Amino acid sequence: MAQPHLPDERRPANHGPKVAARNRGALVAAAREVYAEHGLDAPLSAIARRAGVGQGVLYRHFPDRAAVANAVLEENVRQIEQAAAVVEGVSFADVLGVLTWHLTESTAFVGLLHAHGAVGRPDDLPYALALSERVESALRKHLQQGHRLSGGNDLMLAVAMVSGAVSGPTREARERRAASAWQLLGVEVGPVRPFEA
Amino acid sequence: MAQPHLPDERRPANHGPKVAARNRGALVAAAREVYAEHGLDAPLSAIARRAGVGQGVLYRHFPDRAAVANAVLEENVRQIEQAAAVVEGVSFADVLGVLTWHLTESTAFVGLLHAHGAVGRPDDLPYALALSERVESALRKHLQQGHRLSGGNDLMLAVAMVSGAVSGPTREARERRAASAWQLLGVEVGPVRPFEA
Amino acid sequence: MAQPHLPDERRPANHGPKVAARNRGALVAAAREVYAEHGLDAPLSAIARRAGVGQGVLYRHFPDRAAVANAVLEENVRQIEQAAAVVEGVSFADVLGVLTWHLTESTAFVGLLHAHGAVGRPDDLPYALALSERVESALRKHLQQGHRLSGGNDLMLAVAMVSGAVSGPTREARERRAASAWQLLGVEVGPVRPFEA
Amino acid sequence: MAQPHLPDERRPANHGPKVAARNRGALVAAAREVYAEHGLDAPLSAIARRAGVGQGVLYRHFPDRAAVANAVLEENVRQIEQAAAVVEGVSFADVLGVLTWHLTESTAFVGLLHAHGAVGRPDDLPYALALSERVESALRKHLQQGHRLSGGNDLMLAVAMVSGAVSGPTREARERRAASAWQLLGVEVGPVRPFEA
DNA sequence: AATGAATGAGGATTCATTCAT
DNA sequence: GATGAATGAATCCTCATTCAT
Repeated sequence: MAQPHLPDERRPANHGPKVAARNRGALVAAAREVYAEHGLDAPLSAIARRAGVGQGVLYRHFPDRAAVANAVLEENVRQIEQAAAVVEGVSFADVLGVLTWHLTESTAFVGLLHAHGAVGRPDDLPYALALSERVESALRKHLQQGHRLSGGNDLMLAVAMVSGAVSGPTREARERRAASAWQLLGVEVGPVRPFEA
Repeated sequence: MAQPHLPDERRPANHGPKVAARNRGALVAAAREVYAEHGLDAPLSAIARRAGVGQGVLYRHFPDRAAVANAVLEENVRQIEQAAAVVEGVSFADVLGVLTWHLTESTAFVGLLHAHGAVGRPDDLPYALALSERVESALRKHLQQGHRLSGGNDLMLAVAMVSGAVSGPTREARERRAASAWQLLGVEVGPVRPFEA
Repeated sequence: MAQPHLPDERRPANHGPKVAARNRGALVAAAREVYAEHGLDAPLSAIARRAGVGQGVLYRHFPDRAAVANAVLEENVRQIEQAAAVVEGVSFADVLGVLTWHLTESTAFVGLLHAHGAVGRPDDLPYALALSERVESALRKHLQQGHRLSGGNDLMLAVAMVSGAVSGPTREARERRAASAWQLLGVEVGPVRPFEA
Repeated sequence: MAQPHLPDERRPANHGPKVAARNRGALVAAAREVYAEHGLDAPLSAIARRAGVGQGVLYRHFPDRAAVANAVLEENVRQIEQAAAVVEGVSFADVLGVLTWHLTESTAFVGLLHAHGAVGRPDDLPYALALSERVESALRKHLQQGHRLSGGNDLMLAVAMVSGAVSGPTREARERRAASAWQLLGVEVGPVRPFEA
């Protein structure tokens, strides 16, 4: 059983429920950084520490380690959906650019695209698969008939292929690799950058 | 005289150097299986157990966990090199077929191709990079001038791309994905199978 | 993943497999003491510490906390069985005396007798039930026809009742309580002491 | 004016002192249920949740976990006292029936009777001891001279013994065990049921 | 007077690695 | 050369308790 804490000593301030939302955000941001530096297997305690909160807060917001990763990916996917949601003057290439940006920015995101049938840990697959489908759906909104990737499973296959090519010590290096990969596939990509409203 | 020390207590037999080599092989084979089932983070004890040896034997042959993984990959690479070493009647597509077989067979092998600049764990990179270069070198032996992948870094870029596409619950499923990926790249592949002398 | 330890510092001596049996014994003895002092919910780390071994040793010998408790109880039960196994000059009252000694000595043992259908944690019940039946079986060996407890479930019911009465700060106090309880039941008990061959 | 502070943000209503008493009752009732389901070590948060109040409310009413358990037992004891307070037509056996009902109903109550000198956690003993004495006092009101349990400590010894026998998966099973125990002691018991004014 | 977020110690458990035998 | 027990740090996770709101 957990023992009492600092029975009558100074305890770090409790800033009340108001900060709850801020904390969640800080955790997701911290997770993103920690994942980038140490991979998806990084200790959860490192994420909590980087977010400046106690371990318990992490567990309050996320029931397990998969939930943390999912929250990070969720944010990425949402940006892609938002980019695709813009009606005026947005092309398939533009959405692909946003996708590619996330591919180069977030190492964890790369793993997502393997969701179609990853080997080894089928535990959190369902959720990853759902995210993968949201990405596909967003991309298809702007995919023209007759486009090189319009057939069958070619679209997400190509995305997975590019994700496989994305590696390198810096984001810029990874962006160059991604660009080369798209080029080798003969697919045009718009500017590689995050979605900004 | 010259009797064993503890005539009445069973001591694990020491079969001398003969067995040492056999043990190493068993460890690598066990590691391959365990990696396939539980991923690269599987406990070393599981590998030793599956190989039917004590933990100490594992450490006698491999200084650390990276060395075990490397030994597994080394075997894969060697097969590709052997396939490429055959002079008579072997085409680039054939070597690619052997490479693809390893891609679909050994999940761990997929990770290798990211060695060009993997993010996260730069620890064992040097060795992985060396293996990657051996693969490239083997492939280039049969790469014709003017081939679709003959330019710049296109060869290993393509391999990385296909490796990114390789996922799925069964080897057959992974093989289909790999085939689709090569096709999308417009690259012809020979029969996907291990090298047999 | 567990991190390396004392990479090249002094490590406490590893005395080899020979001590394994000794360690197991030390753990059971330590558990007995710790249970007596802090109850069955005592931290396993306290048991390991008292036994003078690392946490890992405890887990090597016992897969979970129930296994530790079972090992302790097992020893008690065995003594009762041994007392009952003596053929010459051993009466029911004598075996009951040994049982009562364990009841007063080992708090945890008291809990065992509730195994018939304890409330709350039915997890480890099967094993506790088996032990309980071994106790009953041992007692019945010397139970005469027509004895006050020879009917139906009276035997183990009486044992459970006495176990309910056994409480007190010292073993002597508990022994007095047990004696009073047997007397109130009108059952004669032999000398309350452990079984000695 | 005099509107709630945050007209557009839902704040948990503060219904004043009226609810305070209701909350305390809800907490005790919740604790009783939770104890029955998960044992005395159940997390306090589970009790607060089941009571439909925040954790803070629990701590407003009870300084620590022992206080919660005591409040539950207190209610049991009070019912026995009330049963004993009835002058007309109530026999010792009747009061014993009420006591037995609580024994079979509330697992936690069983533990109380060990209060005479429980081993292990002498922390909250004083209070439990006081409760135990109130039970004894209530029973003695109707205990006739010459009754089988009228001597020395026999009364509470017998109660403890029966409490030791009370175990079983359902209340009915426990009631049967209790009845057998009283019978083995040769003590007559009235109807086993809660006290109803 | 109530809420429920936050804290962070403590306990459980796992493994990489060493080493006596 | 092999065995496998031992070590113990590190990580996971749970909860008692406090306190801003």
